[in-house]
Amino acid sequence: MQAPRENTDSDASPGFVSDYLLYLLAAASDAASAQFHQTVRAAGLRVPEWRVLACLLDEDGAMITQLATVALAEQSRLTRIILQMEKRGLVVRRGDAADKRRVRVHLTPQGRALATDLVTQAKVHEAVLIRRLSGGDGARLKPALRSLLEVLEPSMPETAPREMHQKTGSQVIENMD
Amino acid sequence: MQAPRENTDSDASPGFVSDYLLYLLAAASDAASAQFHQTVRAAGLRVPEWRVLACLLDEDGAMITQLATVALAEQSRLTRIILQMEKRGLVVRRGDAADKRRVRVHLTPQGRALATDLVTQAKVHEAVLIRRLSGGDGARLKPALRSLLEVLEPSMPETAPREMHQKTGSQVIENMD
DNA sequence: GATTAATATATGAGTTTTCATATTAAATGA
DNA sequence: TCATTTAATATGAAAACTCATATATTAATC
Repeated sequence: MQAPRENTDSDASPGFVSDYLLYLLAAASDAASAQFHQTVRAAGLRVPEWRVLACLLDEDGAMITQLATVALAEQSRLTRIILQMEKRGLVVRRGDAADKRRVRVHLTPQGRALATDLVTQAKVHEAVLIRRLSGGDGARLKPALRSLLEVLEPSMPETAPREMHQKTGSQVIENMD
Repeated sequence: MQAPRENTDSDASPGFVSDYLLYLLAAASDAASAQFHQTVRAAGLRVPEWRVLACLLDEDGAMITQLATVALAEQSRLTRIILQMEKRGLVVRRGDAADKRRVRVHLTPQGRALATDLVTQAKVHEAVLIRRLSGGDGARLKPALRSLLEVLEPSMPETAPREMHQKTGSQVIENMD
C-alpha cells in the first residue's frame, strides 16, 4: 500500500503471476493439452478416458489404482470411468486370480483400435509442437520436466533406492505452511 | 500385433505415456502444485480463489473475464467464485462506469492481506523448488515453458502484431484431427 | 492362527463444474 | 437512428467430481 496507482486500464505490468513457475506449468499444460484434447473430445472421450486408453496400450491389464495415478485422477473417479468405458465396450474388467481385491483392466479390440489411433495422432501433434519451439527449448523441455518430476515424486520403487537406511530420503519440502 | 508379449506383471517398459510431452506437463504441474496447494487449502481457499487473489495483487480491479483467463477457469465458474469471495469479504465487485457490462473486482483489506501472505509463501516455495532441480534444469524450465506458451497462446494484443492484413495470422496448428 | 493393519475397489451424497443460454450493454453499419 | 453483431456477466439444469466411508481381501504382528 504505497503507490496508489489507479491502474485504470491497459496496464499489464509483468507482475508476480506471469512469472510464477506453478502458473507457467499449469498454463502451459492447459494450453498445450487444449489442442489435442479437442481431438480426444471429437473421438467421444473425456480426457481421463484417453489417458486410460494410452496407459493400457503401454501396459494392458493395469489395475484401477495404477490407472488413477497415471491418468491423474482420483481412485473413485477412475472406478466409475472404467465402469463407463466397460459399458461402451472399450475395456473389460477381470479379477486378478492371485489377489482378488484387484481389478485388471484390459483393452477390447475396439478399445485397442481407438487407443492406437489416438496415440498415433498424439505423437504427430507432439512432434509438431516440439518442432515449433524456438531454438533449443524443444529439446530442453522434456528433460527439465522429468527432472522436476523426479524431485517431486515419492520416488517410485522402480529403479529402487537401495542402500538408503537412514531416513533422509523423501523428506518433505520445508517452508510449506 | 506382432510380438504377443503377455506383459503379465511388473513390466514397466518405458512406454508411450511416460515420455509424452503433454503427460509430462500435466504430471509436473499436478505434482508441483500439489505441494503449494496444500498451503492454499490450509488458508481456506480453493485453487482458483488463490489465483484470483494473486492476480488482483498484480492488477486490482480486473474484470471477471480477465480473471477467468489467468485463473485457468471458465467464466461462469469464475463468476460464482467471485460471488463467493465477495460474501467472504475477500473482494468487492464494482461496476465499471465507462462500460456497464463489466464488473471490476477489487481486493478488500482482508483479501489483500491474505493475498500478500500467500504470494510471499509462494515465492519461497518456488525458490526452494527451483533450487532443488539438478544442474541447469532449474534455470531452463521457465524459459522453456514461456517459449511453449508463446507458441500456443492466441498471441495477446500486447506487443501487437501490427501490419497483418492478410488473414494468415492465427492459423490453427495443422495435423490436428 | 487369530487379530490388527493395510490395500484395492466401490458407493452414497453433497458439492463443483460445465454447457447452453439468458440478459444487459456496447460496438458496428446500413 | 435503428437493427445487427459482439462482448461481459449471470443463471438453470445436467453432468462430473470429491469426500468419507463401506466392503472385501491380503499382509503383518504377536
